[in-house]
Amino acid sequence: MATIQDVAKLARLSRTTVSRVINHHPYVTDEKKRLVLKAMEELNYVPNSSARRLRKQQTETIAVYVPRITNPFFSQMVEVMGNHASEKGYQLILCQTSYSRNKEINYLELLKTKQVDGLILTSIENEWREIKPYLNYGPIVLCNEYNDDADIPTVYLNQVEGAYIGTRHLIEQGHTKIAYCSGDNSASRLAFDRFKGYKQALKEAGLEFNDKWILTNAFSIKDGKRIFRAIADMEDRPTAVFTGSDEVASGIWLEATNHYWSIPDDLAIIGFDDQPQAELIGLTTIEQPIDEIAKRAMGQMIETIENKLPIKKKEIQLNFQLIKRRST
Amino acid sequence: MATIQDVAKLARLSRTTVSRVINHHPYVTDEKKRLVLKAMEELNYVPNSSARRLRKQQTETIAVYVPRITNPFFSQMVEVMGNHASEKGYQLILCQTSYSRNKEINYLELLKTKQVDGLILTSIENEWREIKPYLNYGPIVLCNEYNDDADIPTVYLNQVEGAYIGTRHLIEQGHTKIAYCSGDNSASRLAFDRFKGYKQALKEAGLEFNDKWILTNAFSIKDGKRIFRAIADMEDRPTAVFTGSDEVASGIWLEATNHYWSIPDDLAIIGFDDQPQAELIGLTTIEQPIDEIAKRAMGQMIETIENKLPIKKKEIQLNFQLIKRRST
DNA sequence: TTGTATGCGTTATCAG
DNA sequence: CTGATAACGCATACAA
Repeated sequence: MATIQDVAKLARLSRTTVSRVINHHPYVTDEKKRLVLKAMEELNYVPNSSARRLRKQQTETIAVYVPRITNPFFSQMVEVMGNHASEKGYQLILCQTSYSRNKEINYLELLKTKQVDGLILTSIENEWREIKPYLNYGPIVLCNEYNDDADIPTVYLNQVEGAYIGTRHLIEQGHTKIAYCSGDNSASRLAFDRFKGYKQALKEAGLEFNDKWILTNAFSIKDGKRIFRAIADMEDRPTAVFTGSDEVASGIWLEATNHYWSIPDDLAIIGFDDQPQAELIGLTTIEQPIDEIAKRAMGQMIETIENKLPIKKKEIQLNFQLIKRRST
Repeated sequence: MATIQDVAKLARLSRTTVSRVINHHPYVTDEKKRLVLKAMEELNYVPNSSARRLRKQQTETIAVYVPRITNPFFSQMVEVMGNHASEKGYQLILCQTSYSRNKEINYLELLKTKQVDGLILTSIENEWREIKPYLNYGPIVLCNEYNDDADIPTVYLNQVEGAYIGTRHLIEQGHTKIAYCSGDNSASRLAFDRFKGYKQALKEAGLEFNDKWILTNAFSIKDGKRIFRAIADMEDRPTAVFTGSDEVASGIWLEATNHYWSIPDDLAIIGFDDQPQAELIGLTTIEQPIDEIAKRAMGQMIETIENKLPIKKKEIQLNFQLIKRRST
């Protein structure tokens, strides 16, 4: 591999001049510039990025954390972030935490070892105090997930409102027995707020809150199936169910349909995200403006890196929209 | 940030010894090792990966190319690759080509500039001769897509067979007018072979091949909807359609259902991949062993990097399975 | 406008 | 078993 030295030698110039040409610095004669370019061409030279990283203390790489990329909500987010980063000349490293506290912490080392310029977290598994120390090593931006204690740029949606809108919709359809199902993460403000929105809507309508109708640990289609069976087995069954993701809702819908339940008559279902499959099965759902939050978060990150901005709290809040379909 | 020098000073030892401890080299007294570890701990030291990359000429990073991460087929592949890479201590850089020749070429620079140790391609947009020169800069492995001219490790499925199985299944259900729809990429051996499998099955059954029933440029749910309308508008309609992806099949299914067509009576549909939504809508499909090819490809890549194996042709072929559901 | 010298933080070589 | 020194490839302060 040709180095900058080789180019310099061939062009009969100094490394410095070559470096100036590479980095588009001023004060280089057109004549010499031509010489350098020709030599680079001839040697098929390309700057070594490891050397450049070391020298500039910059990696032009950003890590994005997601629980798992196969969740359409997150893959959509990553698609947008990846394209946006690429446009701005940044690489994107994908970190899948698999809902594991350990894995999340392990990946945080990337920032510490200077493998990336910054981190975007779309979910948080650990308590904020576990994550906070890493701010000493570089910027962190929250996207989707949020946390009061985290004084960092945050692009998010008000999940109290999201859950409220959904639950409210079910109430307006005449339901009084509404189950709630979600993932389960004590460190997640997002999860906490959704639950709050649900309870708020119930309370406002003077409806009963029933512990038995709170179903947790639901992340996937498979979990949704399990939850349907749990509901079907109840003595006192709910007539509608609010879910924290379209995947779980799809699972419930599928198993219900397989058991010849009629949706929404036997059970109304509302999802969350408006993933592609929601349209397929006619699932009512709460749409989140994924493209927008992804873009804003990545923009925020790049701006922070490039202007070496100090990390401080800056909240950008966007809005939900209810997509009404056949499942309610 | 503490450097190896700082640690050495604090421990009253040389950088060399510290480095030995970090890299678990033999020939270090337990006594000194303890001293070094203590100093590292005290300074909260962590090796700088840029420096290490430069010195070792290794990045421990692998780039994975996909057309777009939101396609469940590819996100599934990336999920598995990411986890496998992580286990082995490698990072994964995500490159979305968006079906663009230009973007694919641009990303190839990653290998040239030594930002990654190797490349895994799950699709190819350019002709192989455009890509081949980059082999001078590092290993490339093919996963899913394949190419006769590419003398590199390849993990793939025999797509002639896949399409044949699917088309054959439709024929066995009594269909004689079978449409074919796919993406469109002249550089793709995969696409070519699928089409071949389709024609082979028709020919074997002595069925008519009708140009008008060949629909191209189909990648997404949206494209599927368009294709349904195209089929509905035909004078001489096919009674079944073979598609190259579950997404396209879902689009057709959705639009057909919206137009009150009965599936499979008015139109039988067969998909490809067995994506999660296939189960939801009861789509018959050809399952590809995604986890397996992803794991094998990543394994192959890491083995090549770590043993500095020369790049040569090595084909690993896996098999399909027909998943029969209600859509046929 | 150009060149010289230095350092970014490691690890490998070699001598002791 | 340990340490001094060079080298990885580049960009920048400073001198000319």
